[in-house]
Amino acid sequence: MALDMEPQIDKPDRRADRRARTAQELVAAAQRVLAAKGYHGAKIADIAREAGVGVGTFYLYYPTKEAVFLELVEVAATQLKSQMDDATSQGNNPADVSRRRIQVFFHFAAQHRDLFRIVFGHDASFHDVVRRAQEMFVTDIVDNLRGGMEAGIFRRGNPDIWAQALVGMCIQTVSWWVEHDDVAAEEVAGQVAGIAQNGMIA
Amino acid sequence: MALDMEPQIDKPDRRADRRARTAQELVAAAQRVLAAKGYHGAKIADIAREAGVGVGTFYLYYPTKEAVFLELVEVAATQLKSQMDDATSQGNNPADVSRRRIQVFFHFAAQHRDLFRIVFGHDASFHDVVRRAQEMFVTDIVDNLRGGMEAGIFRRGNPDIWAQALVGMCIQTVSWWVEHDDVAAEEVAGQVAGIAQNGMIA
Amino acid sequence: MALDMEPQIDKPDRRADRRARTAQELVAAAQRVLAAKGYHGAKIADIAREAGVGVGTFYLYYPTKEAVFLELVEVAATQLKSQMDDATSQGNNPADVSRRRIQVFFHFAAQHRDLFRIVFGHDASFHDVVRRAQEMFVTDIVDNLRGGMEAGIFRRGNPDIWAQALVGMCIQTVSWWVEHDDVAAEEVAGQVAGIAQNGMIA
Amino acid sequence: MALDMEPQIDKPDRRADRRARTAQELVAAAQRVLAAKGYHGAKIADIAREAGVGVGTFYLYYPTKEAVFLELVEVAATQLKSQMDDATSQGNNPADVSRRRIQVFFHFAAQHRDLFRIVFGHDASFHDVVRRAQEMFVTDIVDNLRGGMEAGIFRRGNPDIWAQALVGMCIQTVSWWVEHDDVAAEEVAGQVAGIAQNGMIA
DNA sequence: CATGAATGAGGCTTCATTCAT
DNA sequence: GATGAATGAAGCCTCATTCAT
Repeated sequence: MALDMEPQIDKPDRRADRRARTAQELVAAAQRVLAAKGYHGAKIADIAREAGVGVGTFYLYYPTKEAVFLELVEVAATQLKSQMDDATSQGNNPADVSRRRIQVFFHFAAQHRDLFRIVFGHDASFHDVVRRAQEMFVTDIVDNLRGGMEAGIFRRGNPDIWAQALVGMCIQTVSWWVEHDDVAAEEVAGQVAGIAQNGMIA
Repeated sequence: MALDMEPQIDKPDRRADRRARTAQELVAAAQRVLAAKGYHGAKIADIAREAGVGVGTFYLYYPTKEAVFLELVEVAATQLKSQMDDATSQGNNPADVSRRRIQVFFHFAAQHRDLFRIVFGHDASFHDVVRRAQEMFVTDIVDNLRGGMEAGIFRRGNPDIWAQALVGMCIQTVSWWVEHDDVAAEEVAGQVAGIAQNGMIA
Repeated sequence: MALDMEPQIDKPDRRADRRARTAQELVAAAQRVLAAKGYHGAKIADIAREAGVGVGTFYLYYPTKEAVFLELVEVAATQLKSQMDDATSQGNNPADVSRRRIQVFFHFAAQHRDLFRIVFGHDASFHDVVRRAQEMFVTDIVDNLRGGMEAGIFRRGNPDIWAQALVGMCIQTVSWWVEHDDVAAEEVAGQVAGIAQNGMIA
Repeated sequence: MALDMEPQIDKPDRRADRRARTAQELVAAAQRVLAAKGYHGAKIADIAREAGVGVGTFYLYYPTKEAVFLELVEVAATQLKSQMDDATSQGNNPADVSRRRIQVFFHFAAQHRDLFRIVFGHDASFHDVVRRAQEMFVTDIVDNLRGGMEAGIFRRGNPDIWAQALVGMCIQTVSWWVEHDDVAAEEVAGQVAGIAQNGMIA
């Protein structure tokens, strides 16, 4: 009986395993290739080769090149957002929140370099989805800024502009850091948080 | 007789004129098209049509598509650099210089939207030249930061990171402003300069 | 013990059963899918899915996509031919035979829509085999026409052309009827037989 | 002056000539290739090669493969319709009209074999446009039939079915004739018209 | 000089067929 | 036997670049 069941239960499992492995190899490959060559420079054939599969196989997992790209952006944005939301809820006051969020941002970047290269790197933000993802963060920042200004913790100013400035600082420094292995992410986070803090505080 | 000589004297001139005019129309067209569609979205045929000339004509003035792009980046970078150098030389101290430079940056962006979009816009920095142009500005900033830190005007910090942060703030806010006509460039410049100033000052 | 023997005696049977059932399901599925989408529109994956089996299984029963198609054409042609031969043998004279054959043709079409669509439908006759199957019927008609002409029952004429005309009438009207459920097959058959009869009779 | 105008007037003319010639070669090539291989068998590369141009050139004249096909069908249908309308207006009574139309049909077929192969040949009617073109003729036939029946010239019957029968006769005999060089189109037309006439007449 | 028709390499995508499990 | 994941040849289409006029 047990022997009889094996082929009926294990087979699907093994297949599922294989599928999962290939899927995994494809995302990973796509991540590496997209990070290295950018959206336009990355060819489906490159990704397939990097994943060690045939071109056709790519299309078993993604309908188009755009689809992988979007998925990666989505994944990155969602994970980052969730971690940053955690940071937000753990902070005691707007200034604290701001600092934590910057730290989380860089921490995440350190752990997901390729993802960051894709979302914030060169040849990335040409796509709507990326811009929309970035806007998501802006909204949260604006909220925090408003709170801080009303509480008198931050100087008065135009929160929309400030938020853009903060996002710009982070994106730019991150995309610089991503190409410079010799600096610790924490160092960059600290420096950026420092400027932000001092720049905003009342 | 005098009339007969005209074509022999004037023709070269007229030709030179026409050449110059066509050249002018091509850069202008390239500027508009590249700004609007980005490098990958801009087709040579688009540029030629926009300039009111044939495709072949384009190649009389530029050897490749990349060439126009590079020239425009060069032009933009040179002009901006020159204006910012003026600002630098007119400033009295690093803090003052920093503020002026930010203002010049926004002024330039306001005056040359298309050029700015090409160099700092989405789908821009995928190219080495653009990045190198951006680095040029970073270098100048780093110099200024070092001076300010040594003079005790700025807090101590990593000038490379700070420079990236400043550049990021400016690019992002300008990119945002470019799409929001309802805010004055000066207002944005002021807000950004404010954060920068406070963020860096000792 | 007897129970132990069962699997050794029955298994082959059961396997044969299962094989037969799968085979049956595949032809049926192929028939439906090919009829619905035509040869080019029908994908092997479609047929397998419709049959409730894996793609690989398809290839256990047919060496190629063409093979199923050919088999179905063959099946259809054979069945139809056999029915029409019956009609032929039951007729008393060429005119009678002609009428009966037309009725059989419509009857068959009504009973085997999918098969009919495959052999006579749009996107069908692109294949040699289909054409050859169609020619088979033409040959029989030609024979009948010749007989009728010689017997003075039909007017004199070119039997090859007449046969094509008859076949064309039938195929076209059946194809039309297949999409118009509101008319009885017998009605159509009668009308067509009427024109044919009057058109050929001496 | 005249010399000055030459380059400005003749050049465009020469270009237009060239364009027209290439266009002509492309339609002709498409016609031949589509007629010979059918829609699915015809590859863009085949057509381009047959026309003696590069693949890209094809796309200067047609956006897709479907487009040439449609144009050819359209052209064929329009011309044929116009000629058949002429025949209709010249006929004295429904029976006469019917005969003339059949003759025009075959005459046209004789002059445009490839066009007919494309529209009425194997692997053709899979496309909506072809079917719609065929329906256009059916409508005209139905009108004529109704007239003839009411005038007592034709037997009473279902005009829709009769029309399909007539169309089927013509299409089938034509697509048979198209592959048989040894029979004169007039001969086929005569035979078909004969059956039709006798088949319908009161 | 100017032109725009022509080119073809290169990228994306599909799907019949194979094959390891 | 059955399965479905994997394959890659083949076809469509784009567009930077060339070149005859």
